[in-house]
Amino acid sequence: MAAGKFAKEMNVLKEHLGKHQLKFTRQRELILTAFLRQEHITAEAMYHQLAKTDPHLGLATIYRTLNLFCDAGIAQARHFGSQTQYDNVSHKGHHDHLICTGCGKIVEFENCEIEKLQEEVASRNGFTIQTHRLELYGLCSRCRH
Amino acid sequence: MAAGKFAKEMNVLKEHLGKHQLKFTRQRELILTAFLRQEHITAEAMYHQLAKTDPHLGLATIYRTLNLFCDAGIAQARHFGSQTQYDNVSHKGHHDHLICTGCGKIVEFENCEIEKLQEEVASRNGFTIQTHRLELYGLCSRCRH
DNA sequence: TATCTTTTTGAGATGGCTTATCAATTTCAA
DNA sequence: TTGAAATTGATAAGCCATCTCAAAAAGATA
Repeated sequence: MAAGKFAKEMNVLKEHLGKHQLKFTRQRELILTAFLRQEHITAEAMYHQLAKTDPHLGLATIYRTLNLFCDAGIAQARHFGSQTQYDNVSHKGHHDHLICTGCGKIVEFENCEIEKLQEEVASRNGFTIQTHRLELYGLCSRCRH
Repeated sequence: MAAGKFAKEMNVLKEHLGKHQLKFTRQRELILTAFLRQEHITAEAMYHQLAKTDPHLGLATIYRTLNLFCDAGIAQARHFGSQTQYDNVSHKGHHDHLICTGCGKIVEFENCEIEKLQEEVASRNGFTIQTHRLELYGLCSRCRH
């Protein structure tokens, strides 16, 4: 049962759709299934990937749907270079990125201590954190040479 | 002596220019002086600001020059919304941002402990950090109500 | 100072990514 | 099944940033 694999996320999406008077469509189901197989992907890349099996899926629909996933908390948009990367954040807690400026390689990590310090900084300034973004840019071991 | 106020940064720029066979021009001086009065600004905003006194300063020149400042370590580019914000980092160490998702207010902060932990994470993954970006999104005390 | 090479500038064209438009189609509640 | 409301696909449009190139400026040299 291929669809069952992502049943949980599918429900997250349906719940979000229900709350906002949006509809569950073939395209949204299709794009979600494909998206969940990725760690992160651009709209363009997803367009080409899906074009192999569904040639008539429009690029605009991909963009709209990925943005919808962001609203639903399934994806998270992140600028890298000139493009927007949509990160899959459904199957794990919040994570941050190590990004190689040489080859674009991305390593994900999580660090509770850092998050704790962030909370401190925020409350010291009267802020309540909703989300955060931490990106470390540098060279990976391969690109350093 | 108005120009003397930013003498130090002007020297940083000149040093960078010298190292890269670039020239010191009226425009670069002008843009630097204006830029140093800001915490952060977009190329477009700077264009309009400077247009009041120098109507013939081209937008392309602003972009080129702000990117030059980034190379020289005087500025730092940061995507916010659909535009690029150029942060003034000349008069202080690296700083990060607390951003209110309600009103857009930005509070800058610095935290050595966090930076130290970042270094650890990076070296653990074989990375050499060149720069980083930490943005905490949330509600400021005013917007929380 | 005059000369000459190299870099920079300005204006507009160009390019790349993302969103807007809108008629045709699909969803889904009644 | 029907009808109101949302969605889709194709493409146009928008926006931000960079590129192009002839004219101007910088700065080294004589």
